Amino acid sequence: MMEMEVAHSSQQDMDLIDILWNQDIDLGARREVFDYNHRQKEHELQRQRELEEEKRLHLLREQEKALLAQLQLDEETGEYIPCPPPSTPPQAAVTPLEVTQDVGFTDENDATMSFDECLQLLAETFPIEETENTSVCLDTTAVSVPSSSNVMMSPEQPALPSATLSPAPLPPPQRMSPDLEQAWMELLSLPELQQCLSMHMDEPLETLTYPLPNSPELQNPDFTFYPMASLTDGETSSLTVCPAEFMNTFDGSAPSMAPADNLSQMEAKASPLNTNFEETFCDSFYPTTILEESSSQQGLEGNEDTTSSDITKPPFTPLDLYSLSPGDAFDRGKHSLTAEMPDSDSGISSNTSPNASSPGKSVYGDGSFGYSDSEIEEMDNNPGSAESEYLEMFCLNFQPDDLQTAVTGQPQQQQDKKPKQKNTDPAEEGGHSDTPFTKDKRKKRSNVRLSRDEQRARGLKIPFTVDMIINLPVDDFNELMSKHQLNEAQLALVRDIRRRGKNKVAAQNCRKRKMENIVGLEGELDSLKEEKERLLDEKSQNIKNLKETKQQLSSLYLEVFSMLRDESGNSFSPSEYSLQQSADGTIFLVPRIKKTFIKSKDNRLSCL
DNA sequence: GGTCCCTGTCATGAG
DNA sequence: GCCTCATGACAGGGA
Repeated sequence: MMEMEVAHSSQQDMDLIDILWNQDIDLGARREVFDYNHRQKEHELQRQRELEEEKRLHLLREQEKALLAQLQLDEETGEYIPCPPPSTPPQAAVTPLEVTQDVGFTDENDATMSFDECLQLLAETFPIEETENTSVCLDTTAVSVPSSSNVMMSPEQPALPSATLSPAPLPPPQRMSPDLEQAWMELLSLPELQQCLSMHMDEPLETLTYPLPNSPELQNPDFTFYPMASLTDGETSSLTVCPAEFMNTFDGSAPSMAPADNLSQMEAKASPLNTNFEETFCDSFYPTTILEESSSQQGLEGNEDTTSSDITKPPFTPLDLYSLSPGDAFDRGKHSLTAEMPDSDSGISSNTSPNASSPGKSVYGDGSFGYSDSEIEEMDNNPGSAESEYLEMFCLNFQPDDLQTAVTGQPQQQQDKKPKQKNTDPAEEGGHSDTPFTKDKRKKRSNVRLSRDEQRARGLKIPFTVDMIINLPVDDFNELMSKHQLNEAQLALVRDIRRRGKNKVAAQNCRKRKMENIVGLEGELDSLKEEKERLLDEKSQNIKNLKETKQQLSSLYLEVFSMLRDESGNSFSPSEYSLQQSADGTIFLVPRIKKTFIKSKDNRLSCL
């Protein structure tokens, strides 16, 4: 009946679509999309494809079972050896102790069981009274990962100590029937579950290892029966490792928050598993401190039911991510932050008003948090002074970063990470890590300077980072200033920070250029010296060549002159005659007497 | 303690 | 007139 109605309405829709189609009205999609029959055909085709795929996977599974049935676990080495023909192992022993499903395990059980069915199976397998103290959960710490490879750990993410990774108390050993085991396999292969788990793990589920019910591990009282539970040390090459992204969740990475939502959705579905699921997940995903914080907050609120799902939902809103920044950390753990802050003892006056102690040139003369450098230096020598006051203003400074995000367009967690990075590698802060002539200690010092500006900005509750203040273009900076109602002290400080920051960079560039000029001039000087040497050598060579040419010319002259003869065949005396060349190239033999005569005549005339 | 070097900051001029 | 940049000068701090 309903189908007929649907078909009828679909026919009407198709008529309407045809009308619109004929009128050349853009429907936003192809016409076939609106065709019910077309969609039905596609659906049938898809189902057919799914069935074929399921058959194929089933066949593969059967083949794998047959293969595994021919193998037997060597309990000493943990390897699988061909099963001896005479003794057929029992059904439970057919399945290996630890099967690494490397081939096609992920996709082969797609349509075997629904997610709800698997959850129901879980509920039936592990009643609520048992699971309350059992880590029957999707604890990521129970996901076995090869210990030799930190597949899930990025290089920059050091593995946490194993103590921090310890999962919930292990359950007592239990046996699992082969059917249950098979159901577990199917459950693990569910796309929903895989998506939930693989969202934080690069390691796919198909590499997960899980023991079987009758395995020696299960004889171990410390061994958990749960297939995904972590194995004991040395039992296999697996290591209980919490995914790095989970372990670093508290770093403020927003994407890593996603599983919390997924988990919440899963909790709604898998109510029998909620308790341990949540606890273990929480223990794994969130640091103990955060959980303690969460629980303590609940305690403050009078909510004693710490086993409820509230614990598993740490308030990781973007705003709360920010609360994990050092500013909030100051608020929480003051004792440890004094050592962490590179310049934590500066910019703080214990009991005195800033103005009272510094009548100098502080531009922050509103009496709130104006500190000149000299004041800071004085206060540097007074560690521990007014720490609480500073801590208060420090934590007050942290405001929702939507403002920064709106201006910079950067994700909030990136902004949030900056204060953390300052603790770990302050040299990278400020964007001048590649400044010229920098050494480690110089960097340290420059960062101390930078941190002072940051502290001043925080002291005046300026809702931008120093980096933003310095590096924003003029228009963006002015827009930022106009968006926020800052008082005079704040404006003065912001402009001072910007001026100092830009001037600092300018000075660095200037010095860099100066050094480059010096180096360039030195190189130019060297090249000029080389040029001078080369020219001197060339000059001496030219003089030498000229001398040789003159000698050759004189010898040639004498040779030519000796060949000349007069009418009687006598040679001319070189002392009486000389050869001269006219402009047209004609050679004349000129008597020297005449020349000397003319010369002597000129001398007489000059004497007269 | 003096000296050198590096760096930040200020003042000033130019564009 | 304001802003940015370049640069000389000065001071602080470390080696």
